[in-house]
Amino acid sequence: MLPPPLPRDFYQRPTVTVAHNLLGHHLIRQTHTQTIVARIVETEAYCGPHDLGAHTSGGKRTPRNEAMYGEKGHAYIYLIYGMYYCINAVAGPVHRPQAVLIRALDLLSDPAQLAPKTHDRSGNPTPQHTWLRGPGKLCKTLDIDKRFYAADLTQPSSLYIAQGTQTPESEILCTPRIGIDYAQAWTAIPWRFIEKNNPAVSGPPRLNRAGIPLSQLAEFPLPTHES
DNA sequence: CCTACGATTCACT
DNA sequence: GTGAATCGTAGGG
Repeated sequence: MLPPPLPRDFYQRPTVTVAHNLLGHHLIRQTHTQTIVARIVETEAYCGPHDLGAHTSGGKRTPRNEAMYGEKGHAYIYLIYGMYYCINAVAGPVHRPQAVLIRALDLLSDPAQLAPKTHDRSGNPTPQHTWLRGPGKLCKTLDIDKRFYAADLTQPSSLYIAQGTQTPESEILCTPRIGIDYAQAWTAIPWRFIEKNNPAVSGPPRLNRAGIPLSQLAEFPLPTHES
């Protein structure tokens, strides 16, 4: 018996709220032979069209980002650097093209199902906490690609998000988002959310240690207008 | 048609 | 810290 999916209205709230409230819930990937369950431990909010870091900044609408203009709770998946897929949950107020990037997972189900046969330089197997660490790696490891473009994550299926135990706010840190150095004033906004002291979280340790408590997030004013 | 580049990862200095 | 891998997509001619 698997946990129920998070309902549609979970996603129909401010995207920043959805991003940190997703921490602790479960991404579930099922194939005909196995069910993989992993806790969401790192997310980022992308709040177009104002947010210059978002693929929908400026209201840009193309075949690639079309899913973000659709119903909340569906998957927005894109290919990055020609070799990795990333998965988002579409979120936010109606008619706002926004989404939450899922950046890292902490495996709950049997590790034997996923154990990679890769080894490091010294011949040691790669540690389990790295298998789902990073947005590109988690999709690679879980075999998530464009097949799931715009898939409904609120329906039990081969890919969905289920209710877990939401991470307590006291265990959440906020940092700037990774990989958007071009986003000008939006680069510094702490819309990346991580579980404190969880080795499954990606990103430079220095950045993670510099994270601020979720309680301080409101103190960050947003960029008003592009100068 | 052609070109530039990215919400990344990993090997290497 | 630096650079390469690798290709769909967007945007311009």
